[in-house]
Amino acid sequence: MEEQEYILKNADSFEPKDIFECGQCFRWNIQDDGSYTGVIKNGIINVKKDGKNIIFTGKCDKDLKEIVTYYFDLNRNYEKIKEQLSNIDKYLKTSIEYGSGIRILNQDLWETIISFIISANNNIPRIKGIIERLSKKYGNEIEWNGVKYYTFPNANQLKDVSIQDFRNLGLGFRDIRLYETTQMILKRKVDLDLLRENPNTLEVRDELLKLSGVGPKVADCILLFSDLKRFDVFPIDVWVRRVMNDLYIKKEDETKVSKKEIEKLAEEKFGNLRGIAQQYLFYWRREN
DNA sequence: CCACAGGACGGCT
DNA sequence: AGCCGTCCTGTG
Repeated sequence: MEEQEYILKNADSFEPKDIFECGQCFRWNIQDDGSYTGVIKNGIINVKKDGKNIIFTGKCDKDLKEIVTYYFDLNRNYEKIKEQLSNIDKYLKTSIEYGSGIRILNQDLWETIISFIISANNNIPRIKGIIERLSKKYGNEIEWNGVKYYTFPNANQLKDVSIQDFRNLGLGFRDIRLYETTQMILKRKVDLDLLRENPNTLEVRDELLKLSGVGPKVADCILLFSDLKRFDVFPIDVWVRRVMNDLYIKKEDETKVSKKEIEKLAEEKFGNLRGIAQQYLFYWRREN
């Protein structure tokens, strides 16, 4: 564990607020100076934007530059992606201008699965609170600049946690889902390493759906926001349903719009980049 | 006190 | 296959 710094110069498509507050992650918190601090695997990282430069500082057990290059997907050309998507229609163009600093993260698969099971029927402040308590109780403590941080507990660290223990953390009815999914992954009923190797998104999705607490929306979020990194998915929650109805479908009652209809439209319009398109539309609609 | 917000799941048609 | 009530907690 050592103190490190890495400066990304003249960064395109990198705005900490857009990245951390577009709903894809739960462990980043804004600091007094406007920077964000979060936990990536066993490292504590701070991200500060200084003009066109991004300053990463952190305390981690591997090379900081490698960690953030992977996590923030820095080798992907978002300028090109945004140009491609902006050409589709004026609505997408507007939403991309609004969230132009978004990057889709490569988050740890296990952490993403558990986090999005917790997200079901839940709001972001509460999700963050639950994950914080879970990490504090079962993760590893790391101190940095006088502040204590906690790594996200791995499956082994949750092995002996009971349904009641989960309930006591404030998980509500999600307690049993967390318990069952942890046991299933430990027993390799679903093998996370095999998922990463499988290029067939629909097959991986079917595997994820076997996990307790993972339905269609959560599965798509896991595929998009984890290191599975699939863009050919389209997570549909109430906000996406709202924005897709307002812009394209225009029914009087948005709750009457079927998932199938939205999925078909998204695939036709946005193609294999529909996951990224979804994120710009979602963020734009939520914040406006 | 009640209404509402947020997805998975199981029972029903 | 699609519809709908229930699950829990925080907010207004």
